[in-house]
Amino acid sequence: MSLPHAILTALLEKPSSGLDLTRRFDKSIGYFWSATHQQIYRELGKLEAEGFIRALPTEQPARGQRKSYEVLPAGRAELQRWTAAAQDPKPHRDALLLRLRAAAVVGTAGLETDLRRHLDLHRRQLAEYEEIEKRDFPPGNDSAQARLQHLVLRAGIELETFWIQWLTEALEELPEPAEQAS
Amino acid sequence: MSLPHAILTALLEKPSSGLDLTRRFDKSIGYFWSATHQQIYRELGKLEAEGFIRALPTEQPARGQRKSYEVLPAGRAELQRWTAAAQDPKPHRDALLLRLRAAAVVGTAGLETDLRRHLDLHRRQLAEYEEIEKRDFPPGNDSAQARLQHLVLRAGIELETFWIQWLTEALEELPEPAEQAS
DNA sequence: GCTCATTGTGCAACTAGTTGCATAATCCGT
DNA sequence: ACGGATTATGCAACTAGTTGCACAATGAGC
Repeated sequence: MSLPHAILTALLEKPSSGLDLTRRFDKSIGYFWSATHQQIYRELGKLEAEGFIRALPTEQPARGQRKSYEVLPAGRAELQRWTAAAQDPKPHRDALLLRLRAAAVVGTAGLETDLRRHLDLHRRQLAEYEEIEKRDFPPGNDSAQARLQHLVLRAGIELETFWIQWLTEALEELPEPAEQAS
Repeated sequence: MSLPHAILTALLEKPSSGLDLTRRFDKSIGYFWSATHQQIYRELGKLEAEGFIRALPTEQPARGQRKSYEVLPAGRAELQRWTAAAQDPKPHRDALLLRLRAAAVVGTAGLETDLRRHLDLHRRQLAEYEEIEKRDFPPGNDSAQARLQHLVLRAGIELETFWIQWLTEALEELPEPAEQAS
């Protein structure tokens, strides 16, 4: 149950419309909590109904009309509560590791191409993170807020670094063109 | 759509009943693809209907009666197909990173306890993985199958190591008892 | 002024995963 | 032999997330 809180966080950082949020999810919060625009619109409706946010009273609220939201005090309180509450880590699900495990049984034929593709995707993601780091966290900025945000970004950087290294190892492990392990 | 393939993999490693599978998911495959017993029973039904597995013909198939399944050739073929098929990485969702990001906005009050708890959980998981590594992958076993399985286990070990290190850093970053960052 | 691509909001239907409970068989102590 | 814990299977209802589509408003080209 984290999507509403992801949205509250984003809205506190900056009041936004549904589409703004969708865009920001694609390039920031979405790195560790992705959401589609439909999820976001639905959730905005719920959050408004619960009194956690409200639409900024601008013009006509017709279809195809931007509607911006801001967080109300109750919303901030809820986010604070959620942040401090104990939460069990969700069980992980990683299809790639599962595939390697399956490959140990049915053979690695055909795997290499996709592993290389994943390696490439992770390299791009890492580059993107490093770009953000250079841009948003130059040395010397040490407000509490910046330090926490930087910490989160570094988690992303280190995870990508891990995957790149692991995939490289995995590719070395793969046998020549064809082999069957069963 | 990976659960059926996780089950096929597990059944290829060893034909099992629903409960056997549930147990094995808890201590092996489930480390990177968790599933509850209900998911497993439902999926076993589907896989049987699709002709990928069949119940081992033993005794009465009544309720409360063990029923074991084995993989049929079609099931193995399907697993092979899936293993080789290209798959996009699913977007990650990590509630803990999200919380840290929220904490950057609403303050870190109350976070420390739960971070310590997570740190502890990751330490235990790492210990468990290392135990398995010592037991199942002693130096010198170099069959293709063992090397791949070991590779997967090492991913688990390195990920836990990462989280332990990152959480340690995060805890250092937290200010004394109370502070507000908004 | 009209048409067409783009922007922005949203509904509906679906898939995957979770939670809570029901029920049958078996095993174990008495 | 009976009663309660444990083992084993499963249904039903729910929550979260995804996919596909509909439709209004806006702006740009002609």
